[in-house]
Amino acid sequence: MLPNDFYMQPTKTVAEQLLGKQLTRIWRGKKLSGIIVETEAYLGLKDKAAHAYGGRKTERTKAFYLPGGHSYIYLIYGMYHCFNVVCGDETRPEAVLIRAIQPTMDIENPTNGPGKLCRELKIAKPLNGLPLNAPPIFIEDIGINIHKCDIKRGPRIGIDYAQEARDWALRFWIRNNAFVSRN
DNA sequence: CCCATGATGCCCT
DNA sequence: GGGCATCATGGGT
Repeated sequence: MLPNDFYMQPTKTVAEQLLGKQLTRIWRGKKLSGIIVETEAYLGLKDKAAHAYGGRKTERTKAFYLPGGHSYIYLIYGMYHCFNVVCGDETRPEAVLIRAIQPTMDIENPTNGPGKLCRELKIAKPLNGLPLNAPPIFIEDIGINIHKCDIKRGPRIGIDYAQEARDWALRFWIRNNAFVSRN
């Protein structure tokens, strides 16, 4: 498992360092696993694309304010879920969206998008706010090292409404990886 | 290739 | 009531 300190680094760093880590969901006795290949950082207070922008705290965004290393999961477009890793402490409501994984175990369908990977890993509201260091969902370092030169970055997807934050290069992905949502 | 649209439910002002 | 951190599909160029 990743130590708690890992999630207390600057959120951009966490987003980069999560590339190559393994996400595992235990479901009906099976291990559903994949390597994280694409992420996006969301920087609460100053980031107009983030649900916690300006410190907004509602029933939905509560988990955003948990200590780093917990999940933040929400429903989008009435039919998909998005899975985030909370970073920092309650004074720094930030998170990393997991946008794509490369399947390693017991996954049959594509996971090259935030909605699709949640569908495949059976990630939904009941897992919201859980720590990510124990079943039923956890992230671990399995010894894959991604070279700095193999990490690409660019603007985030689907946040054109976010004014100046629209152009911030907070999306990270592994270069030439076939399982990212887009290059 | 690009752009437009519908599905569908909840959140938030 | 408007809009959304998405996806699949269908049509035009």
